[in-house]
Amino acid sequence: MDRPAAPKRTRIQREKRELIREAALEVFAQHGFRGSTIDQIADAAGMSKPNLLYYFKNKEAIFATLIQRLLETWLAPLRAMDEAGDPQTEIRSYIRRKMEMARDFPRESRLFANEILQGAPRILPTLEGELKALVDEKAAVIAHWMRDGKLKTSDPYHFIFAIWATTQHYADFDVQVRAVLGDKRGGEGRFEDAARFLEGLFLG
Amino acid sequence: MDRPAAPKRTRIQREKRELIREAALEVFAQHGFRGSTIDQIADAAGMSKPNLLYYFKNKEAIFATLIQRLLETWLAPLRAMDEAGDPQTEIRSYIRRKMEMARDFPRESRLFANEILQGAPRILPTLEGELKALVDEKAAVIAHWMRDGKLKTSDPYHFIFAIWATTQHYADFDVQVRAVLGDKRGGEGRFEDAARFLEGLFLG
DNA sequence: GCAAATTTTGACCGTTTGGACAAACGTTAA
DNA sequence: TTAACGTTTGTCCAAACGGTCAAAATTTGC
Repeated sequence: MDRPAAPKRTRIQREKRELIREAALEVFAQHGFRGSTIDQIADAAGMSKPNLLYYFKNKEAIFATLIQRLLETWLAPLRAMDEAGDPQTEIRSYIRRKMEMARDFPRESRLFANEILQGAPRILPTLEGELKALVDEKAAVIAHWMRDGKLKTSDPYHFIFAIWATTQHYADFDVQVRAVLGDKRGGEGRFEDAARFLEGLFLG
Repeated sequence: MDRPAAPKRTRIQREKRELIREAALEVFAQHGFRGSTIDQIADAAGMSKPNLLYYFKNKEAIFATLIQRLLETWLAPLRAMDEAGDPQTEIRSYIRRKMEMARDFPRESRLFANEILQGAPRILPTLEGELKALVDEKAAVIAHWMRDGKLKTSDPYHFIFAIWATTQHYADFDVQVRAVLGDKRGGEGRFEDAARFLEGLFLG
């Protein structure tokens, strides 16, 4: 598992690369990979295109670092689910954490959704490897909890999928959610409302 | 509400326009609007680019007819939910229908997801108008059922969102679902498994 | 303060893209 | 048969795109 040694970077390189990642996240999340241009990202980062290309060798490279970082963040909540903990509490925490991510990192969620929608060309191996392994492990934990009667019995895989789908919906389909809820119910409280609803749905 | 009079079309025009729509659906669903090229669509439809542009005045126009048709199909299952029917049966049928759509029309689902992800630039008015009105109406029906004790009490809006999110997940995130389930559980039966799970989740 | 290293810029290039157009081809109906 | 109409094609264009490069400007280490 020897990955290429991380190149030494100057302070400016670290700062500018981070600045570019931030800008690229904004742009990629809205337009997808092919729909985004280097110029757009450079603009959003407040620098010229050649300058940006001094820090990343091409468009792919920018996208790659985003996706890589994304996957870590994304799987963290599921990793945190603890077999030794109280099942109800663990599930509730998991839902809460995912919901907070939908609220606080909607761009990351949309970037991920975009990638999957297009067939996950860049992360399919990770999905089949790391993600599958993690889900297999946690599905076993959930199945165990269900056998012990601590959780209502159902299919643990689809149980996990349902939590993913419902929580991420509030990030990915936010426009639609707000359009349907209108001004009153669609305000800032919508994430809290949703979290409460989902706890009832999955634990009630 | 006078929309522009539908132009008279020859038989060939009707056939070719349909052929183009079919090809465009395939391409747009995979790459999104900006990520798709007219050449790709023309190729997929087996004709030259100028020929395609004889039938649709530009890329936007192709996309527009797809989106328009999509919305009809999309809302049909929810419209079909009948206040006079048995609540459990109505909800079950709704989930089944949505699940069948995820299985049989995944391209339509992905096209829709793409559009929403990008902020729904072309259909926001429809979401705020027609869709909101329909959901308001059906949410009231569901709330009524809940008050009558025919359905477990919860927030009817988030209840509908949850059904949307979970069913469409199996179309939009199909790659991920298959990657995680693997060959055995991820075969053709996955839609049936999911449907059963969701019935339990929403009605059990 | 200065030389070396790093950062930024403007000008440029080949390719792809959306779209225009006129000419050619095919079909139909008087 | 032929004129009118519908369809298809090859060619072309301007803009946008991803990316290069050498030179200028700036920062850094001594």
